[in-house]
Amino acid sequence: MSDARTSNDAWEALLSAHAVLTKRFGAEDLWRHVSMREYDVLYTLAKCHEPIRISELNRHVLLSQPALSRLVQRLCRRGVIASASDAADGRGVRVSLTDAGRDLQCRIGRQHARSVARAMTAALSRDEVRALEAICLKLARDGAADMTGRPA
Amino acid sequence: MSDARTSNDAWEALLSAHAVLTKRFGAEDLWRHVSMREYDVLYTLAKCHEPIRISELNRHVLLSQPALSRLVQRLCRRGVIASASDAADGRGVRVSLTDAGRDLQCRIGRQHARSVARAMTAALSRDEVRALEAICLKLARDGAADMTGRPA
DNA sequence: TTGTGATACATGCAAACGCATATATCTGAT
DNA sequence: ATCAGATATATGCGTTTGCATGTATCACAA
Repeated sequence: MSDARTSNDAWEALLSAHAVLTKRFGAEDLWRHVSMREYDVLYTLAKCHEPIRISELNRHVLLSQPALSRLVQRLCRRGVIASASDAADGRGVRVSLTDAGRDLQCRIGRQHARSVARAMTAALSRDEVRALEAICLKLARDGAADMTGRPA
Repeated sequence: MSDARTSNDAWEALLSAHAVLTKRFGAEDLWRHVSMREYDVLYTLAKCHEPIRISELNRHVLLSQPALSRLVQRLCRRGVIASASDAADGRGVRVSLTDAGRDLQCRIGRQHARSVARAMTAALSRDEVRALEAICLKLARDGAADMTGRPA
């Protein structure tokens, strides 16, 4: 029964770490041309080696589908991503980085990665960092999978 | 040097876990009268045993100061929180839960806590939950403290 | 006490968000 | 071939957000 208490404390701690670090990173003078949310999309696309569906993108970005849809439109207009209707499924759209977009992602990403590494290593030991990753991956995987179960 | 890579992987995993679980919790039919962000404020206030400054609140909530200021105004109008100018500092405002607000927070909180506990214990062992909490607390503490250092 | 800068919060405004819903396409049953 | 869902994305609209800035109060030096 104290299990529930511990679980909630852990979730609260995760939220707190997320908020504190996000604020810290967001305060950096680095997001003049791309907001953090936009970068999130660019980063996700950078990890894909082929054009990706918007709905798939939406699984990685904490935005409603309409908001993501419009964010994609804006990024297209800026020329950092390209979208084309899916050949295999006329309803769908596939988006990918343009060369300019990949370039932009790399430049921002390099700086941002430095900040992230600095923050993490300043607070945690190597083992703790590894443990954090393993635990969070479990959480993410399981949290997504359970959506198919009963509706909470 | 692979330290940087590990750190970034861990941060990405944390972001992913946050996004997945936040979506999952947000999808629950529970936020009809209070949005998650509003609940975040109510929850933070519930943990305080005296009226709290808006700037202090802002340290716990991932919102800009103006956005939080207006969120507070809305919650006041709904009668779930009360605000009064700080006696000791005329610039400041102190906010606290009303009885109705505390009641609301309790009701929502009970249900939400159940969901959180279910998600955490389904994915993690007791020890992992505890490790997650400890690590995230370190991150949150250190991330906030380092703001006084050089500007990244 | 008066002025100068810092701090706490509020407000104007354009941009972005979420919800509900529209549109287009696909899938499978008849 | 047709039609009833289901799925993928887009759009209308009211609300909320962030940025820049305004207002009020504080702290402290001259």
